[in-house]
Amino acid sequence: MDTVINKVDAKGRVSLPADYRAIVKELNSEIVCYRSLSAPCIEGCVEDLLEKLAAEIENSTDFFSQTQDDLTNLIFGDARRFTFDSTGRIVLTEKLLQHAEITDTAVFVGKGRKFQIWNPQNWAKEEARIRAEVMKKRPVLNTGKCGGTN
Amino acid sequence: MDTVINKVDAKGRVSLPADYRAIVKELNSEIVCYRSLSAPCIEGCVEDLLEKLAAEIENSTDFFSQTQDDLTNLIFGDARRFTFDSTGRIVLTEKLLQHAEITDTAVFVGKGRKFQIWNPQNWAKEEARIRAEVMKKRPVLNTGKCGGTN
DNA sequence: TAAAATACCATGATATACCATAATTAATGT
DNA sequence: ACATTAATTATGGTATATCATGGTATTTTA
Repeated sequence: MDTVINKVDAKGRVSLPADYRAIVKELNSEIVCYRSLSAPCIEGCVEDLLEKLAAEIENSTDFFSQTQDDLTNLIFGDARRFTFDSTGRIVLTEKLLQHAEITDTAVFVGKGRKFQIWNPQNWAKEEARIRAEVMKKRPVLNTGKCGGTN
Repeated sequence: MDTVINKVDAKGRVSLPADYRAIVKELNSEIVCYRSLSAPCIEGCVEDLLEKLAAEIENSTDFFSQTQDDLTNLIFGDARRFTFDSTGRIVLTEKLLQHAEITDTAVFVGKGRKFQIWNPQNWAKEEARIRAEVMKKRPVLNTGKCGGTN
């Protein structure tokens, strides 16, 4: 999954990248989106992944624990299923768009089993930050034979 | 899933969100509501879940404890079935509305297998509280696959 | 029989599904 | 390797269906 940039129209409609659609179709599941907890972006995944997470929460905490209550509220309260129409678009809600500061353009970033949707400028900054972070943590690579320029 | 905000009229009528109705219809079951034990809100679920809930209470608290009896009594004493009319509305009782401090607007908050109905302002505060709380406890979450920092 | 609760009807708003065109990517042949 | 064609994908616009909500009629019950 690479990063693709798509337009968002006045109604919040965006084309879900074809690659993503293919996966969703194959699993014949549905997309779920929610506000990321860690960044100003929308996060999405396939529905069953969310259910697994819920199951994990239920198993890892006491049924009546405050934490479990909080987590289920946060996750299921925020998340929503998004079905795409015959042309492959979903309509993002105002809440999600605001959280990600998206107006007319959005960047889809693959993240393994999930993906994120960013405001292009914010993503550019974030990507730069990540690059810097990686370089700092792995100075070894710069001298080695493997990841170099050649 | 999701949070939707609906109006409550003078008679206590509220539209049960369409998604919820779809589920109830599919399971051809009915909605049960009761005063939440942990927060100033109304809690609801599909009828058969309430029985499972009772079982979970028995498992998660000491079998001989008074607490368990109290919990089951509280919930079952309070719970009531709510059928929705042809337009998809239920009428909430005065008791429930007062407990949740709801007058003319209500927020439905998805909670996985259950849902909650809140006074909008109270929910806003609660959501803020939860987000803050979760951020504090973040390390625990990072082991999961969906919703972590990454 | 009066009051309350419930079921039904009608309308406006909103969101969804569909169609048509533009742009991009992939494929083909020269 | 390039140009041309074909196929897929993205986007703008419009029609349709669904949903929420105010109001009214009918049933229940006290």
